[in-house]
Amino acid sequence: MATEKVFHLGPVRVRVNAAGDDAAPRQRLSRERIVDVALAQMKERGYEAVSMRSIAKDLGTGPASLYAHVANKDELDQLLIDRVAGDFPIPEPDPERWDEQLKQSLLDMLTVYRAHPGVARATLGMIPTSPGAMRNAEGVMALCRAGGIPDQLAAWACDMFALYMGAVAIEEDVWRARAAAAGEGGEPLREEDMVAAVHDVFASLPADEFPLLRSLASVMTTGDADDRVGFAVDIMVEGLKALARREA
Amino acid sequence: MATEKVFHLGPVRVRVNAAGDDAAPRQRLSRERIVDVALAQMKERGYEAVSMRSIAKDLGTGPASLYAHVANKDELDQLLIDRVAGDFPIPEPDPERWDEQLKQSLLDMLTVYRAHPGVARATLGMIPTSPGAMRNAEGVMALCRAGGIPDQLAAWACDMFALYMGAVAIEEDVWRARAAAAGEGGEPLREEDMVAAVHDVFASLPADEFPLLRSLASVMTTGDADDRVGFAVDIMVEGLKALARREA
DNA sequence: CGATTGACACGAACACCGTTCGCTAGTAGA
DNA sequence: TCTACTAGCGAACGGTGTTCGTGTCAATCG
Repeated sequence: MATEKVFHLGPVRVRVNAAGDDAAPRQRLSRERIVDVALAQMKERGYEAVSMRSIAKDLGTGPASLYAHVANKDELDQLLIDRVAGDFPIPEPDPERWDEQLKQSLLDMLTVYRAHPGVARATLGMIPTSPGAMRNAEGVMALCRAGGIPDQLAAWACDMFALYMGAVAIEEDVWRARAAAAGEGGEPLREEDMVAAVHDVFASLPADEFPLLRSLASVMTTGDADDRVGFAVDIMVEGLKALARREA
Repeated sequence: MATEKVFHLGPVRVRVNAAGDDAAPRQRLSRERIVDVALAQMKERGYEAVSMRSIAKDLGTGPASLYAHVANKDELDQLLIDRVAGDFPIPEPDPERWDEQLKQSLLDMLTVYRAHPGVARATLGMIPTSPGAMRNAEGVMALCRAGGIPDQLAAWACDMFALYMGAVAIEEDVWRARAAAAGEGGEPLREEDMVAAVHDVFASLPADEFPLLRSLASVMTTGDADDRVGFAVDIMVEGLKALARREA
């Protein structure tokens, strides 16, 4: 981008070097830079707060400029997922402890999503065909094979795992955004306040209609996100093993 | 809403009954009607295509009128979920077959979501505190108790089930919307075409990096949505039983 | 060297979104 | 009758993703 101004004096065109303002050379746009900025913004403000305009603003340009590098917002979503999925760790399968490795692998997925708040939201309805996601799937299939899980079960489990872990991450992201929004204008909402509020909902249910939920209000609200995810991961892996035994 | 026109003649105000056009009494707005229209539009065009404006248009008014009945779009989402969750069937627990009942209950959830395309999307980040969802949770807890599942495990399983089944429904909704959008301007995209395309992705992966996925391309793409959901439901219930046995 | 072409950059504008504000009309209660 | 409240709703606000048309620059060709 030249920093020149063009003046028309009748049939004469005059170029004047307008070096007075913003003389520093403007850094060229690229997909990399767009993805960098999008990820940084999502980390800070969540998925919904990131728009083509907000990204362009941080890059010192207008939203239309982004379209020279990404076809549309969907493609940007895909690029974000690709970037993040590249961070999923892939363990070397050990047949003696493949199931523990698998559990850890699923938890690691969530850890990576947590390190990139907002990005999980972009996985909705997206076939995980990015290199990183494919590498992860290959790793899960390898772990299952090391554990003697039939291929078809392993394939379907791959699907389930990706969907569930993505859903957990999405839900956490949405909750974080809601807590931040609710806290605006005052103290940010704390997790224990939200848990207490949910507990009150359960405890206030009519006993004739909801005898279990009402009497189990504390049980329903016991356990943090890690407890629940750890439990769900246990269920999925133990369930997979049970189904494999059933088929053998 | 009176069908009158007011004319100002200097200091004089004249009311004229404008019965000539649209003389039929206008039906009063209500939450019920707003929810009805929103559900109908979502069924036809998907979640993203339904806005306050589109709903208002079908009701023969402007978007601002809706705010006399619903606080905002979030509240409308909540009302939609409430409406749909009311349809979840609640079985009478039979200790001899509680697990089959539980599986069927989960599948029934998906069936209800499928009858209301788009609505699952509104469950994202929503505490399922609507009467319908609470009734469903009570039903799940009752089934688990009939099966001797420890309360804490049952409570966490409730969470997991709701999240996973909602995620499946959302993903199906998103896919349906994508297929419809991709088919615009020509033949709608058929499922087998999409499966073939995904198969090609797997089959085209580099063999050195993705030996399993590449050789198992057919396995990865075998099975329709019901196969995969049935499998996942099996995993979750069998996994829950395995964890309960482990704790006993 | 000048002309042409392709890629990048980007302002203006389009069509849409959720929501608020201010005003009018109708109804119920004092 | 007057007052207060509720419902209805147009205009406008501040935002979204995207397209169109124009200008600039660099590379290539004649």
